Amino acid sequence: MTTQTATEEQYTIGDFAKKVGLTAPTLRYYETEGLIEPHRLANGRRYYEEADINWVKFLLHLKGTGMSITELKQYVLWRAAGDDTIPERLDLLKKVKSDFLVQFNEVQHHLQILNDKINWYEEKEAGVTRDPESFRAYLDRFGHHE
Amino acid sequence: MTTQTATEEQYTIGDFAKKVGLTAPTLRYYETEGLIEPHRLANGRRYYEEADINWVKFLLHLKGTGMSITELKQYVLWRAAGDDTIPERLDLLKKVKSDFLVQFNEVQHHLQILNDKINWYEEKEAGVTRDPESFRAYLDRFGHHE
DNA sequence: ATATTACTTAAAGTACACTTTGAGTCAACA
DNA sequence: TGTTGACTCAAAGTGTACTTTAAGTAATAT
Repeated sequence: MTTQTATEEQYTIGDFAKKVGLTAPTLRYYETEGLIEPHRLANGRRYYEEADINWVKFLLHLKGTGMSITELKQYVLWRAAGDDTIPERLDLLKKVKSDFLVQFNEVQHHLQILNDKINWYEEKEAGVTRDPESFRAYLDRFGHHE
Repeated sequence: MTTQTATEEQYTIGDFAKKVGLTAPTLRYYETEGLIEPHRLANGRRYYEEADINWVKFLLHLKGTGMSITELKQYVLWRAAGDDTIPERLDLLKKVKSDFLVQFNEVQHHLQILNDKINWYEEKEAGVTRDPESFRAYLDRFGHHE
């Protein structure tokens, strides 16, 4: 008795690329890096299944939190090695999260400065070239030196 | 009558680099890109002043919101051209902010997935190797397909 | 006085993550 | 049946943002 879902659809690399928002070359590149392992047709061509979509999307989420290709590769290797490596994987993800949160805070500060500057320009624009302030004077006023 | 603040300190490129958290080569690189313009001593060596610290830090804030060196260069060029270019600068900063906010939302979603995964591993670890789930089965359960 | 360290330049090298090229094979349609 | 488009591979190329090297000059410390 074989368990099989109704949608056992197969995608060519081109169709799959569109599905996950990557290009075919990028998928091949990820494959050489060991992140994906598509199936092959008798003629040697790759095909991808529904489950591969979730896997790639998950990879892209991890990538989006700042994991490098190298880290993703390590993660995949650990996963392939079985449940014994769960602590390692967990440590890696926690480290990624920790680094992410640091970055996240920094980036929020950067946004605040950007917003300040936008507001400053808007105020200045409203003031229509009255009181043309020198850059040095601006710096003195602006001076949020951390 | 010359206006002068008490702290008209001068920094060598090395000291200045430490002050702003960059390396001397990076400062020279930024200079070739037109982002900074230090003063020179009689012997040809660069020196930087207090105000340059604020300027570089501001640049780094903008950079931290996603602005490329090229965009920063454009910004600097517009600034040098005077108040007539304020609208252009404002547009650029608003575009940077808009792009930033899109990225910010995406990245928050990535974090959520990362958190889910960490929780999943922690639960699994608590369950001590009981019910060793296959990867496919995991994917089926995990399947937060956007 | 000499050794170390910091500076100067231009140019080449590096890391990351792809992207493009080239040469060839395979599949689908008029 | 031809020709268009998608696929195969390996290898070279690209863009961004630095980083390193090399060859030389200058300042500081012992």
